[in-house]
Amino acid sequence: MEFEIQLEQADLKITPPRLAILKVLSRLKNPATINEIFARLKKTKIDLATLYRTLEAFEKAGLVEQIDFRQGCAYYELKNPDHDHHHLVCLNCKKIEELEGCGFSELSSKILKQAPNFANITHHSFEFFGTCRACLT
Amino acid sequence: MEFEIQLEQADLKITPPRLAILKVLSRLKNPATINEIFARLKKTKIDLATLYRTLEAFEKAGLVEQIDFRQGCAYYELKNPDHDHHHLVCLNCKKIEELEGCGFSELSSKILKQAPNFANITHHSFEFFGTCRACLT
DNA sequence: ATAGATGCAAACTATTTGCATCCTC
DNA sequence: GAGGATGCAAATAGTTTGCATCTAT
Repeated sequence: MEFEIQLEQADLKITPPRLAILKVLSRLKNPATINEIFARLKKTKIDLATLYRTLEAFEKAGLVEQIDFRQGCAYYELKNPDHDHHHLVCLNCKKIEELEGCGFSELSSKILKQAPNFANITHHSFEFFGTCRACLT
Repeated sequence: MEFEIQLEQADLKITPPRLAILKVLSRLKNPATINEIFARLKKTKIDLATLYRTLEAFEKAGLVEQIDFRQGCAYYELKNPDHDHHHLVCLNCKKIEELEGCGFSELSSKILKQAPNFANITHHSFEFFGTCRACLT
C-alpha cells in the first residue's frame, strides 16, 4: 500500500492511527484544520493529542505542510513536491481557492542572495486573503 | 504630534494607552509579539486586554500589520504603505531579516485574474523561514 | 526486547469577553 | 452627556505535556 511505503520511507512506524490520518489527508480537497481532520476520523477513534503529535511528525518528515490562514488555528495538507501552489482565502466565509505556484526554488535562491546571513530556506508562506464575490453582498 | 494625527485620521479617540502603543511600535526595528510590546510598555502600565484590543483596532484601521511567523503567536508592526517588504525568519533563533517587497499591487491584480470568484485581495502573507548561518553550527 | 506510539488527563499559552468604571469628544 | 476606551477578572480555544500502557519492529 502507498501509505505504508510513505511512512516507511519517512522512518515512521506503521500504525493504524497514522494510516487513518494519511487516508483522511489524501482525500482533502483543501487544507483542513485539526478539528476538521478530527471530525473525519470519528469512525477511527483517535485522540486529539495523537493527531497533533502525528501531524507534527508528518510535518517534520516532509509529508505534510502546515499553513496559516489567520483563523487562529493551523491548517494542514499533504505535501506534494511536484505541485507548488498557494491559496486565496475569503476572510468572510473561509472559502479556499488554490493558486498556481510561486516558483519557489528560484525565488528561494534569489532571496538567499539578498540575505547573506542565512544559510537556507526551508519553508515559506505565500497566501492571499480577500473577499469572494459571494460575500460581497 | 504625528501620533495624534494618525489616530484622528483613523477615527480613533486619542488616549494615553494608544499614544504609548504607537510610540513603542514606531521604535521597533522588527515586528514584535504582544509580549514584547507589552514589556516595552512596562513604564506605561497598560492592561494586556487593552493591548490586544488596541492592536486589533489599529489593524482594522490600517495602521498596523499583523504577521504570522509560525511561533504560535502574532507579530505586529506599523504599516507603511510606501514600504512593501517581507521577512526571512530563522526557525531556530527567531532572528528576523527584512526582504524587499513583492510588488503586491501587480501581483494582486494578476491573482484576481486567476481567481474569478474573488472580488478583492486585502491581505497577504509572504514570509520565508530557514536557518541563519549563526545557527548552522 | 526496546524504542517509539497512543490514550487520557492535566497543564499551558495566547487570546477573548463581560462588566463596571472612566475618559474623550 | 454619550459612546467608546480601559482595567480587572474570568472564560475560551488551541495546543502541549506527563505518564502509564501498548505495539511495531
